[in-house]
Amino acid sequence: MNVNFQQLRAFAAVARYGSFTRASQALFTTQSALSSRVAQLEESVGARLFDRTTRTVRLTAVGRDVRPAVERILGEIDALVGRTKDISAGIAGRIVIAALPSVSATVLPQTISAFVRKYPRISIILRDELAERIADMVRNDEVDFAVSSPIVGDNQLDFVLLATDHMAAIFPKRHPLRKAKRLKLEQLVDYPVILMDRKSSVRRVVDEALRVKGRLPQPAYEVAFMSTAIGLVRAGLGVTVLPTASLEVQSASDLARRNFSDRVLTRRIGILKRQGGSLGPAAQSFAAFLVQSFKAHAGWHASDGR
Amino acid sequence: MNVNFQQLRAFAAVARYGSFTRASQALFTTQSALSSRVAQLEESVGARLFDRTTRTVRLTAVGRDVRPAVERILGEIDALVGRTKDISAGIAGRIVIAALPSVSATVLPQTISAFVRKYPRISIILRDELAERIADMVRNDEVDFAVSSPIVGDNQLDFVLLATDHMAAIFPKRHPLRKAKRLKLEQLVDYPVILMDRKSSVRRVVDEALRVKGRLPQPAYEVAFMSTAIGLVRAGLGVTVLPTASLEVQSASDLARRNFSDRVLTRRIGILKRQGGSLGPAAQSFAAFLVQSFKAHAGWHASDGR
DNA sequence: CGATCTTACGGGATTCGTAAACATA
DNA sequence: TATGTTTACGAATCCCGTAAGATCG
Repeated sequence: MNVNFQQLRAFAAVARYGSFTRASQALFTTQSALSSRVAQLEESVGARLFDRTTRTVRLTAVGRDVRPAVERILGEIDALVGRTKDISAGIAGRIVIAALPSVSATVLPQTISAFVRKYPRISIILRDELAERIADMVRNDEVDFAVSSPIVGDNQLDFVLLATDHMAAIFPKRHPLRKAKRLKLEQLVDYPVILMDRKSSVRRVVDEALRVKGRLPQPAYEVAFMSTAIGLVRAGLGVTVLPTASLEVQSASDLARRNFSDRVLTRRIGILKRQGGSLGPAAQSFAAFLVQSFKAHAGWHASDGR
Repeated sequence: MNVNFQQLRAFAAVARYGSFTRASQALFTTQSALSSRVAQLEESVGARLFDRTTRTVRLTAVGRDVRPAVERILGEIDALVGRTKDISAGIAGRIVIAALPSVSATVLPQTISAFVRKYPRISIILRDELAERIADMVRNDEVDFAVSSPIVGDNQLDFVLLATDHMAAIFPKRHPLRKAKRLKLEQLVDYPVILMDRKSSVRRVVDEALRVKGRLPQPAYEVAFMSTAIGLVRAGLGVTVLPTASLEVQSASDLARRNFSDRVLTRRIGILKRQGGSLGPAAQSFAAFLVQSFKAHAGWHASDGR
């Protein structure tokens, strides 16, 4: 036979009250029910748990040994259903999200900080990765959702736009390009170009724009971190294309920056999740926070939903 | 509604196999049974635990959050019944015993050491106390049993004789008493007498003997530890009466010792337990060990059973 | 003899399993 | 269309509660 909760509760109550009758009152049941529940439990574990006469009920040695474990299990069950209800209510839980480095460094820290202040029993794990890996993580359910760019042509994934981020050419202040007010991408081909890693969202946007234009120059350098690209520019080794909202660009005041006239050269940032995979309550709350954060955050061009 | 184990097992199995059908095979039940068990559990906790289409079953965020707790509870249940069976079989458990200081210092250490070598999963807690407090502990079920002297006239307690221990007079080697081969208790009255605390078993034996003789001298000193009594004797402050099996007496080779001719002056040592309180399997094994130990131990006059 | 646990037994609720309905890749 | 989940429903089971029986103080 199979031990069940009622049996454990019966055992715990009888042990606590030292009497079947009193325990049955506390449990709002009859004492005969308790009698058989305890008997069943004793049968299951193959040992007598109480020494009982008509007048007195006391734990056997085995019963005494087992009691702490039983009490702990009952406590954990209560904690479990309590916690589950809290999770459903969105006041407890654990969220795992992935985000692009540029987002992880700008909006997210403040969002997380405000969020955990409001929901101290929700823990958040942030994984900053490049766009390609992020897509994998979302597909494999390694994260609840991601903050990233949309993956074109992948209808396994849902995307909700939160903000757009314009690309800009970054070059030394004395560079010939400084004369233009606004640039076209083609104008860069005459100079050595520093581009981001092919796995990055920035590179995807640039490659897409180049494909449209039909011109596909080899980059002079290909780097993983924006700070590296900026370092190379500073050293006079070329021109790079980076999103203006990134912390790296914002803080590179010693370099010149020109926006592009092309509309293609904007990176779309939003919530990326598996299609059909419903967000948990905690994740939903966090997503709502994110929307507000993008609106409040200078440097990002917020977009409301759609 | 009340959550039960079947539901938790169903949840865990479906989560592990990612399929109701495969889980039902593993659990030797039908998949419709699992379906309703999971549905009930979801009802109980008020949250959907799986996102399921006909083709795929995967945990929701809530389900993912609760899974570890559920797995842990199931593990603990298994551990509980496993452990309980071990306890019934006498290969695991916890024994609490009380013993007189003289026993705690002589036979018990070796007994315990041999016992835990044979039963490493049984833990033993030894409490050394004086006879009076020991009786209380046994009565109040604070210990599984005790190794002590019998309490006369208390039929709440069961006593099984293990050994007898003869009392001896202890005095400096140059003391007048050295001339006698064997003593009678009366011979001590002429000297200052050092007796043990009234709560001790030694004192009870002496008092009982004195009561029979009808002579009740005031002790010159009354001490709690045998080593103190021996110290006082060494200092020439009087004569004392101690059990010969005690470590203190054995090692006091600089003092003289004379046995008494009175049979009353023997202390009976044995297992003391609540009447009706059955010993657990572990405690029974230990008691069996004790019997052997007393036989093997030099200094104690073993007795087999009753 | 009274308080309290156990046992017996009938009725009610729960749960199971078969089979049909339903949904998705 | 095929696989896999849900739903429906009759049947078996389990469990509770009443009441009688047993036992200890």
